[in-house]
Amino acid sequence: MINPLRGMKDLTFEEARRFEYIVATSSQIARRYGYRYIETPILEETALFKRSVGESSDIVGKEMYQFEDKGGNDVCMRPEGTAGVVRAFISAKLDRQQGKHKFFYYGPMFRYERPQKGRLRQFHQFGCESFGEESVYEDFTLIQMLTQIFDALGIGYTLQINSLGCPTCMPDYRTQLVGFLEGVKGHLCEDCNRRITTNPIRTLDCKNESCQHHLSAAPRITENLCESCQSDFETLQRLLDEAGIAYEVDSNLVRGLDYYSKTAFEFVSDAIGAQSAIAGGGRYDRLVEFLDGKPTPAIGFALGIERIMELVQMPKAPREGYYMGAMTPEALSSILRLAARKRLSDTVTIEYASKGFKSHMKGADKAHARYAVLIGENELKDGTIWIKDMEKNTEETRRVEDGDF
RNA sequence: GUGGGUAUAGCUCAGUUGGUUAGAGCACCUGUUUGUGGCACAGGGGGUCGAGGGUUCGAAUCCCUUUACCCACCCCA
Repeated sequence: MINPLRGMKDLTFEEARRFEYIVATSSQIARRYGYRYIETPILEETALFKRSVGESSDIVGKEMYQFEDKGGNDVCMRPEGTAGVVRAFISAKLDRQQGKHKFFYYGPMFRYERPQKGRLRQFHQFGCESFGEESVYEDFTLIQMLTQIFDALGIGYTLQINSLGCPTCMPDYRTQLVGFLEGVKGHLCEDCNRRITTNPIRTLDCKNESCQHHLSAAPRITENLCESCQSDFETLQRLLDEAGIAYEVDSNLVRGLDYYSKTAFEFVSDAIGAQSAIAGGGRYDRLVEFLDGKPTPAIGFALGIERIMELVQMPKAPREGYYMGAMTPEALSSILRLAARKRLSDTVTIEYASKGFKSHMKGADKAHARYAVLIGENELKDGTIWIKDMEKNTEETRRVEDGDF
C-alpha cells in the first residue's frame, strides 16, 4: 500500500467540509473588504524566497522544498504565500499604477519540517495582501477583518501586536540591541549567538528560558520608535480600543520572516497545542522594492487552515437534495430521466439497484437527502412518483409532467 | 536535527504471570414476510496482532533490530 508522504494529509468527509467552510467564510468576508481572488504558481524561482522571506530565516535556511528542475532552474515549492503574490503584483506591473490593489488567496504551502500537532509539511493558508495603502487605518482594518473571520467561525483567540519600526528607527535600534547582546552573549544560547550577526531581532522571541532571563533588560523596539512609527502604533491601539478589539502589546513579537516592518500581529489560540499561532501578519512596505518593483506600501496576513480546522464551530449540515430509487427494474430508466432533469438545479443521489421499500428508505437516510423519491409498480403504471420529505415526514404521490415532478 | 511515547478489525481500544480457533463498542452489509428512514433485535463480512529476526514445546504477550505515526524541543500559520 502506498501511503501519503510524511507530513502530508488527505482531507475527506468532515475534514474536507471544514476546509471548504473555512475557505468559503474567509473568502466571503475578504470580498466585503474589497479583496479579489488571486492564484499564483506553487513553484517559483528559489531566488524569490531568498530575497523576500530572507536568507537568515529558518524557512529559507533549512525548510524549503528546493530542487533543480529539468531545465536546470533552481526552483522551490512556495513555503508561504506573500512572496508569490508580491511577485505577481510586480510582474503585472501594478506597481507602476498609483492605485490600490487587494488580493486574497488560499492554497498549499510546503515546509520540510518534522511534523507534529498543527504542523504539516504540506499545509494550507488563506491570506490577504493589500498594496498601495500607507495609512495605519489599513493595518487596523486588516486586523478587524480577521476578528470578523474568527468570530464568524466561532473561534476564540488572543491578539498580540507590536511595531517593528521602519528604516528610520530600526537601524538605530538594531545597533543598540546588538550592543546590548554583545554584552550578554556569554549567557545566550548557540542560536542567539548566531542571530546577533544574522538577525539580532530574532533573539527577542527565543523560547529558551535562560535567554529570556538575560534579555529582559534588552532595549525594546516599542521604546525606540521614530515619531511616525510611534504615532501610527498609538493610532492603531486607539482604533482597536474604539472597536472593542482586545489585544496585548508584545514587544518581543517578531515575525519569522524578514520582510516585515512597522505593524506586526499574531492571533494565538491556547486550545491547539504548541503550534498556537492561527494567523499572523504585518506591514511590509519595503518588500515590493526588494523584489525590483517601485516602492509600494503593503500589508498582509495569512491564517493556517489546518490549525483553524481544529477550532471551527461547524454549522449543522442540513438534509439536501434528492435520493431516487426504483422498486422494480423497469422503473430505472424513468429514474434516470427524472434525475437528469433534477440535476439541472439540485443534488441527486441515484440507487441503481432495484430494492425493497425499506431498503431504499435507509439509503435515502444515509445519503442525507432531503427528499426520497421512489417508483414502484403502481407509480410506473400511473406515470407518478412517490416522494417523501425526510425532514418534515410528509409524503405524497405526484404526477410526472414534462419529465419533472 | 534532538528527545519521549505509541503501533492489535475501516475507527476507538481490551487482551490478566507467554497457553487451544485474537475480542468488544462504533461503522459496514443482510434479514425481522414487495410500501415507511433514524430505534430495537438477529445474523454476517472484515485482522499473516507495523515489519524482520531471536528465545520457547508454545509469542499479540519476553529480547534485539527496523519502519511508521504521534507529542514536545526547534520553527511558524
